[in-house]
Amino acid sequence: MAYEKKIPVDLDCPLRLTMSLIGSKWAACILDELRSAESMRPSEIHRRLPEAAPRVLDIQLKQLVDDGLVTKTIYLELPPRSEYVITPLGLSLLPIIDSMLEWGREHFDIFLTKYGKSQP
Amino acid sequence: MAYEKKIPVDLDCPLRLTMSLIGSKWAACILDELRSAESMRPSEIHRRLPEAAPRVLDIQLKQLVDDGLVTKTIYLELPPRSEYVITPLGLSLLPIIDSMLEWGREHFDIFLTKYGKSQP
DNA sequence: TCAAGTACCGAAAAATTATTCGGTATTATA
DNA sequence: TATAATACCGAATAATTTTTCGGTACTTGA
Repeated sequence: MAYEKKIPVDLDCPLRLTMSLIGSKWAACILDELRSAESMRPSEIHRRLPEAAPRVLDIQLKQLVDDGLVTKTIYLELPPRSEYVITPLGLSLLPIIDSMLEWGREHFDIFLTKYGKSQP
Repeated sequence: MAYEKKIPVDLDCPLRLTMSLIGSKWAACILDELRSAESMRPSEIHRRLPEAAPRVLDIQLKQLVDDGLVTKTIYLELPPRSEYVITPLGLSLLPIIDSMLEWGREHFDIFLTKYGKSQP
């Protein structure tokens, strides 16, 4: 019960409703990755997003499934296998994610000079 | 120092860069409100977003100014007066905010049945 | 004089999110 | 017989965000 959304989605404002679905640190990134294949196994998602703690990806994936943006299929095999696929509802968010990607790429330099660290 | 961004913006990924600017609870809402007038006084912003704690709006506004999405003009008058105006950079985010608004309105009903409380 | 409005700010608490760590269980490979 | 890979999960901790509370300071209107 520790990792369930306290306020599942914000129904008071359409903007915050959308935000509460894709506004977490990795949700939009996961959706962005999922589109690059028919389906994706969790280990692959972990590989593609190495900066995220594996645990948080598990939690976010569960959230995405709960919200209906992604489906999960568990194959009763050994070794275990499961696959995630983006749903039509999740697909309908991709234009938003695309525009955020584009905006970020376009304005990257502003924030690099503004906030970029001098010595890495 | 308590209310400064620890990780100011996320420069590793364009998606999370954009997110770190408009992904907080009220930032996108403030930008959305600011466009409905030439300029806006803080008291008006507070009136328009009564669900937000006044303090958090102050903090978010400061953040938006720091990030260059909004300008603040202080008039040395009594009683004090200041005004916020959205910058061209902030304006360039409005298409994203619009698409999130539209998505939220369009899919509101799904989440109302899914997560809406039975008795208010 | 008292109350309300204007625009802030700091400190602390509460709430939420993210991360780390360790653990389960099975198979395949060295 | 180890070791790694697969896919998870719980608990505790850390980090961050949001909220609450109280305070400053001045003016206007009742």
